[in-house]
Amino acid sequence: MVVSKTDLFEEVLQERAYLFKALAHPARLQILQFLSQTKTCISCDISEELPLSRTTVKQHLKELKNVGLIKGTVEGVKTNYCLDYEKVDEMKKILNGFLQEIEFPKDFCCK
Amino acid sequence: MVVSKTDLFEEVLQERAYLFKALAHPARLQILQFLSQTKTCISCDISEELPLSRTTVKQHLKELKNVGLIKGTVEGVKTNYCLDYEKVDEMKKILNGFLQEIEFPKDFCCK
DNA sequence: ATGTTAGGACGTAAATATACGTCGCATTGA
DNA sequence: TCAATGCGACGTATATTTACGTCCTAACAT
Repeated sequence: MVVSKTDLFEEVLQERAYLFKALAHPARLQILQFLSQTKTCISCDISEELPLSRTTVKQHLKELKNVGLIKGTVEGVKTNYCLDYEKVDEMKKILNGFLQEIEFPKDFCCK
Repeated sequence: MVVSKTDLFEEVLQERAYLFKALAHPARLQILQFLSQTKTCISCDISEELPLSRTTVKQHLKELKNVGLIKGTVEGVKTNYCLDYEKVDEMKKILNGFLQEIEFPKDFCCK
């Protein structure tokens, strides 16, 4: 890449791209789905749900934590993961913002 | 990566991840935004709008074309790009599907 | 006290993405 | 006819992501 040029773009675009990147792997989507379905905190036996090794799953968890979509609270020997309500809400706003901007009229040109 | 494991996941997750991946770069988001704003077909002078070289922009255009979000129609010496209405609509459905699934109740556990 | 278990930190190999330059072909205008 | 212009195809260097293994430490149970 020689040098990343991502910071030459508008803030909004960067923010969205960053979010999309976090969502750009089925493992991470499944983790989010799982946490949302169980509606409880879950320790890292999530790895048993995914067709990936423990280490790899942990890496994906870390990435989700970095963007803030999930948080992990240490409870003795285990770490419980759950969705971060605030951030998930923010994500929805960002996605909806994107969806609205891409809106275009029915009588769109291109043939 | 040794070998990609993405196809070991549910189809829906794969489809979503694939879409998110396409949206995971500010350049591609700006292209979509631009095409949506101008509401016309645009030849490849899009590159003048972005802080990237012609070649790189073309690569991003190609990726967007691969997922089907835009289409390019050759018109003599130029290629006109525009949003693919159908696919954009499909994208919205996919994104909304994701947003709905990640829904969770106000009385969510985690402290 | 000691084994077990969960998770963090670190390292590594391979795949993929990003960014760019160059070359060649086809169409258009002079 | 011929130069110029636009774009596709190809190649390449570096960055990042993906996937995994190993080692170490802390807490819990026996």
